Amino acid sequence: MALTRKGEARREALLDAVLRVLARDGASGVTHRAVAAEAGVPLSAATYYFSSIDELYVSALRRATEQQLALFEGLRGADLGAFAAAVHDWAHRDRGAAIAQYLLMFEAMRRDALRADAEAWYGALARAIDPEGRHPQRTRVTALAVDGLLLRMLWLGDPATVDGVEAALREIVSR
Amino acid sequence: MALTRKGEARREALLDAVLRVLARDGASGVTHRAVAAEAGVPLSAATYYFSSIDELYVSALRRATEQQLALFEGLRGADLGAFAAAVHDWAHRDRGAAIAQYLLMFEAMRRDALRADAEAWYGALARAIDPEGRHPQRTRVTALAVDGLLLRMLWLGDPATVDGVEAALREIVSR
DNA sequence: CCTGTTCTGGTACATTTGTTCCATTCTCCC
DNA sequence: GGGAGAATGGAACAAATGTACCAGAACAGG
Repeated sequence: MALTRKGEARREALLDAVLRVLARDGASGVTHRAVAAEAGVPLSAATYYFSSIDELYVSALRRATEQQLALFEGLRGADLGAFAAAVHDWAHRDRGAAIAQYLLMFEAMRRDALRADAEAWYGALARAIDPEGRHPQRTRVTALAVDGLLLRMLWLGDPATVDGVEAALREIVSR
Repeated sequence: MALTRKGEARREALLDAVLRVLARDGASGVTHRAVAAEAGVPLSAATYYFSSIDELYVSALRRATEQQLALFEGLRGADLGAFAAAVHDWAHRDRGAAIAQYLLMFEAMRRDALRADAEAWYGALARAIDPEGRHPQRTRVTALAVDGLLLRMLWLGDPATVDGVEAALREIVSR
């Protein structure tokens, strides 16, 4: 049952492929065949490494969320410029991961197993904004606004530049 | 091609059924058969009134968003309590419509035809908060936070009570 | 080098799904 | 009330999809 080095790489390639398919074709486009083709592996590889399509899908969502969580941890106490750059890249460069992260939230509505991941994300966002937890009330509101901003960037592509993101963040925190 | 009175009712019943299926089984659960069964009509009715599954799905998303938009228009200038009650009902009672509204945003990422609907929604939210457009900057941030709050309610079910929602809204606007 | 395990890639099959078809019934309007 | 168009519901079919299977190749550990 243990995975070979090469096997592990293939597994990761499949998970990455899910994110690309997700960004290109949406959730309904995530099929065994589409993901396998995107990853450049035969169909049976997708069923070999993941017992079901659901496990493949959820594993990819989880992975994207964990990566996002790590990024937030790295932003604890960062200045606004660094925060803006990270947020910009996330919504525009790692679009697939960003979409996956929000789709995980949607799944969490109906799956208890994903609730913990969803809450962890909210917690990490709050900690990135206020590492010491000194202003819980103010942080709550700021986190909500940042969340709204992330969505707006994903859906409308606006703001599109790092400077635009920084300006929007400044507006949020300056009040 | 004109619709009978009864035919129109059946069409609406199908669109309503889509929202219920959406809330129960997620987007992937929206199939001709599932929706027809939920609406209590034969399978062929779903294909008779909608030329494709995609048209059925998108029509339902659009309808939910339009209803939401109308609700926002009715809230222009309303006090915080009324706003809180409306928001609460939307996220907890009309859950299906709320989910549909956000899924429309997701679809808008890849479909230009839905962009206008997504932007109209943002506009309506802003107008509900600041009918006269007197404080554009302040309104932008408030709208982002309210959007974040709506999502949080959908995903985590928190805040769950009207009072809780009102408190959260008060926190948002009081700064 | 040998042996048991992991991996490969191709095939096959049952199910689900979207869509079409059609004979019959119902509705609306003149 | 009669006729044209709309609606009904059941059946059928092709395509897509999830999953199981398997004979052979690659690999890891002793």
